[in-house]
Amino acid sequence: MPELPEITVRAREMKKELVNKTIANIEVLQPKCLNVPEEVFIEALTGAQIRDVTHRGKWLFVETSQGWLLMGLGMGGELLLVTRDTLPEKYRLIFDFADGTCLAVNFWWFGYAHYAPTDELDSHKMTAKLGPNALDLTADELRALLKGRRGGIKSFLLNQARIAGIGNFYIHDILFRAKLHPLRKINTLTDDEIDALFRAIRQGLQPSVDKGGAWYELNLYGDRGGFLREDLLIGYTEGEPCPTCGTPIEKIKTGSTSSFICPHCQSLE
DNA sequence: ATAAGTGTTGCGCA
DNA sequence: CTGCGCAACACTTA
Repeated sequence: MPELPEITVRAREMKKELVNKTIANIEVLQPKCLNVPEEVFIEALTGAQIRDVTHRGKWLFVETSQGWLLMGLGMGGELLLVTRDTLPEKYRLIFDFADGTCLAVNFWWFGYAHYAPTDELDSHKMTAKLGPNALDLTADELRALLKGRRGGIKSFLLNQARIAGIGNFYIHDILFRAKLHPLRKINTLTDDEIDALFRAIRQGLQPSVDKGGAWYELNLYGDRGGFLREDLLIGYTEGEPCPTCGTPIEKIKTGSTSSFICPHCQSLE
């Protein structure tokens, strides 16, 4: 599930470790995660030198001397910097580097490893339509994005084309901090509530970036993140008292995803 | 042991 | 534009 904090940290680690490495060999065990035929993918990136690693939302952008490697990890993906002697049990894709290290990529449910030529990044539809990173957004930009929208606030925040990086894990605490019910209609939000939402997005994501991502995800070195269950305010704490008012936290269905809310602090009116 | 639930995304449909 | 249900099919938990 990696969401923005995990991907931010992963991009940072990859930039530190992988820049200047040369891809000597590529092994694809799950061709269906590619956007081009396996032979094309291997041909395109073999011999490439890694120049930079950045991210937008939940997507990693690996810039190489021979084009872009774009990765979306889906739910629960892992990227591990290992050697052929320390490979994890399961992986879908391996990039062997000229120095003997390798990057093992594993997807739990659904992930993508896509290729785009250097000057054709815009042609990659899945990343071209991503909105601004949730943590790069300004309060004015958020106000502008919300203007004229009619839907529920939760589906807006989860829509990567509007704001990139928020998923169905950190969103529970973000909405709680903003005191907004997930199904609250955007056109009923007051200016104060939008300001509160802006602050809540930062407060909900930044601590996890600082702590290296969520505890259930492994970083590039195989270690768990330092953002722990107790760092969550109400997410995944069904039945426990709300830290503000003591009302038991409820788990409710909101469309096709679940939400954790304090029914008192986040009333729909 | 079987089954439901899950952090994602794009798509077609109403 | 919006929400909804589905499909991709791994792994944990009840």
